[in-house]
Amino acid sequence: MQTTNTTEQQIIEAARKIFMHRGLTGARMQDIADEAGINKAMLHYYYRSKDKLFDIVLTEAVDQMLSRLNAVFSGDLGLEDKIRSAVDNYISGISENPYLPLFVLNEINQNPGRIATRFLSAPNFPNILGFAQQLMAGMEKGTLRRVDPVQLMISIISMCIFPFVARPLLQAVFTVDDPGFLKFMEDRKAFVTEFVLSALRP
Amino acid sequence: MQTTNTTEQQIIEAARKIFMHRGLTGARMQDIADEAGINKAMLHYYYRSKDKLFDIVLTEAVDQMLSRLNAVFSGDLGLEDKIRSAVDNYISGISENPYLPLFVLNEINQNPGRIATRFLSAPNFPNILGFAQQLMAGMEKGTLRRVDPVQLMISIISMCIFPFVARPLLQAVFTVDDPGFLKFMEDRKAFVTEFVLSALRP
DNA sequence: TGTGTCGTTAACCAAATGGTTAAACATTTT
DNA sequence: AAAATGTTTAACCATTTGGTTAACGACACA
Repeated sequence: MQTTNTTEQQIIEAARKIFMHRGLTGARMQDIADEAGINKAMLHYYYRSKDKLFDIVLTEAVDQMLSRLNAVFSGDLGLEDKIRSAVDNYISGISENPYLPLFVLNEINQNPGRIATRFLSAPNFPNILGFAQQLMAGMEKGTLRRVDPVQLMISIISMCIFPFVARPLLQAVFTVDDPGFLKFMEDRKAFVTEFVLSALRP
Repeated sequence: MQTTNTTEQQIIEAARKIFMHRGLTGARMQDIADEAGINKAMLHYYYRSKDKLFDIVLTEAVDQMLSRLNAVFSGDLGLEDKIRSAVDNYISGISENPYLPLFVLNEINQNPGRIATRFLSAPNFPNILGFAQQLMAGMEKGTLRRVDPVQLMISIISMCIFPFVARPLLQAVFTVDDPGFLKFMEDRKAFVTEFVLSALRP
């Protein structure tokens, strides 16, 4: 995400932008070169092939996605604060990069094999258990309704990410314009938090 | 969705399959012809261009998506039963066609303008208001916690659809295999229903 | 100053791809 | 049965696209 202007990085930035918007098959090497303001041959000089370049962008994006996901469920806060800050951070984070989720989801579905490799790099899914145990504890004590922790986690993630992924469809169905959508997502932070906490009350 | 074997329909079926899996830019006319077991020229004979053929498939898919969405919130049931059957039907429906949501979401994001046209056909989003009013009534009476109806509706949709869209990622993160995922979605029907109803208790 | 390395470009290439055509084949019409 | 109409195919075409190449220029360093 740095903005140094060495050619190498200009290329990655351009590739990120083009691939994110158009996907692997939709992106043209020439578009990336144009976006970076350089000759097409440079792309191959630095990154051999379209696939190699794409791999870099996708890996980076998956990591970003996973680390965000990870951030949601880690930390030392109590459950309530943790959920509150998780939802808040997640929605804010994606707002800054709204194409990221659909890009990752789509490309991974297109080639699920690719994800296997990605998991070897970076310490990805550690704190999930922590959150689960925190939940279990509350449920034992009786302060929380009994729910499947995985179902809950996926529900929280769903409620945060899905609206971004379905944005044009939702805006059309509920006749919302762009500013309206942003406000909607801002309001959504509080809604999801209260919704989840309320659903967890025994 | 019929299985008549006129060439015209064989083509549509093949196109549906290929476009759904690979998207507009990823799909090759030759692949569609092969899938249909006919000569490539037939595609153009019946449907002029790739774009025209794609439009048909996408329109059909969007309609399917919207009518499903619509079915969720219509009907004469009481709120609790409505939510229960909605979640149930939605998850079952998508299970039969798991690629549909990501396909629609992705292609609409790729070309949001396209959706405008789609909305002219078919009576799409009528009963949304009905559900909203049903909610408002309950909130007035005090039998339901006060929530924004749109936020709620989108949350229900999110929880039903998102897991399918993010399937490979979720299976990797939570280390779930294919049968495990199907069981997960089956269990999810009850989870989401109870989760929502629980969240709505005042 | 000359030589070698690295970065950059224009021109080029082969394969892939959407689309066309002309002729063969089948079916219906008269 | 022959003419007309509709369906199907192999061969072809123009363009696009990922990738290569050969030459040029800049900078270091001997």
